[in-house]
Amino acid sequence: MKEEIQLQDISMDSFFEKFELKYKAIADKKRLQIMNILTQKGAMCVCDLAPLVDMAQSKLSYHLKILLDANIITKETRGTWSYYELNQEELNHLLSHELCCVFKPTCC
Amino acid sequence: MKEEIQLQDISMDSFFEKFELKYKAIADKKRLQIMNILTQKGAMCVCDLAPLVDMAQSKLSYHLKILLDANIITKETRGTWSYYELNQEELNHLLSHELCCVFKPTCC
DNA sequence: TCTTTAAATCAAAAATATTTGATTTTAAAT
DNA sequence: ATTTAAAATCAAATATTTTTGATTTAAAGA
Repeated sequence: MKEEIQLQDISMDSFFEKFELKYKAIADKKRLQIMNILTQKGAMCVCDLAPLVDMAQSKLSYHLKILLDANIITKETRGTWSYYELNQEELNHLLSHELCCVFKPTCC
Repeated sequence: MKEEIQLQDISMDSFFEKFELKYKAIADKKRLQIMNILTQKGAMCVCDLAPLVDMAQSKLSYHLKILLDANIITKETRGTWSYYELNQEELNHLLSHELCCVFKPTCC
């Protein structure tokens, strides 16, 4: 743990910055909904996801980018499609066990 | 778990709303710093906290209110002083174990 | 090559959140 | 009663985030 999470003074600042980014990404109703759908359906492309979350394409792309930049989802491009998927590993590091359950198909 | 965390349709919406509020509270560098100081020092009043975080009183009150509304800290007023303290219980429900460690004096 | 479809990007508008400084409220001490 | 100190609240100014609609990029198929 210690090698990842620095506890002292100067390093704390960048530590807080990093988690600000990650929690900001999660701290949104629409993005939580996107995450929940990806939990249930696995990898999805933008065009299939858009109607499910009832969002315009550009808006959805915007929110996906925020989750991607925070490493909460991953992206794999095949042809003209981009497939987005939850990054379970990252979520386990961020969320409490009981919340990870909400974003984990096999659990609870 | 099921009685707390609803997984279906309509209920999901208010579930996401609730966690938007909580994660928004945490998703801020300054508020993470406040939380970290409260971890180390225990309960503190605003006037003692202000110089440590280098914030004007009204600004600090604003951020404390956000954390309080999200139930991440608690407040106890004694005389003219208000003492704020981390709500460890709530944090355990929100953050991963390794992150709870950062906000838990006895751990790691 | 031309057309079509998916998805990213962009700039402007709209909505939210934060900061600031002043004022108010409350309780304690003189 | 007055004064002082702590903390909350308020309104206006700033800053940041999100939405919107249009445009661009890139790949695939005709």
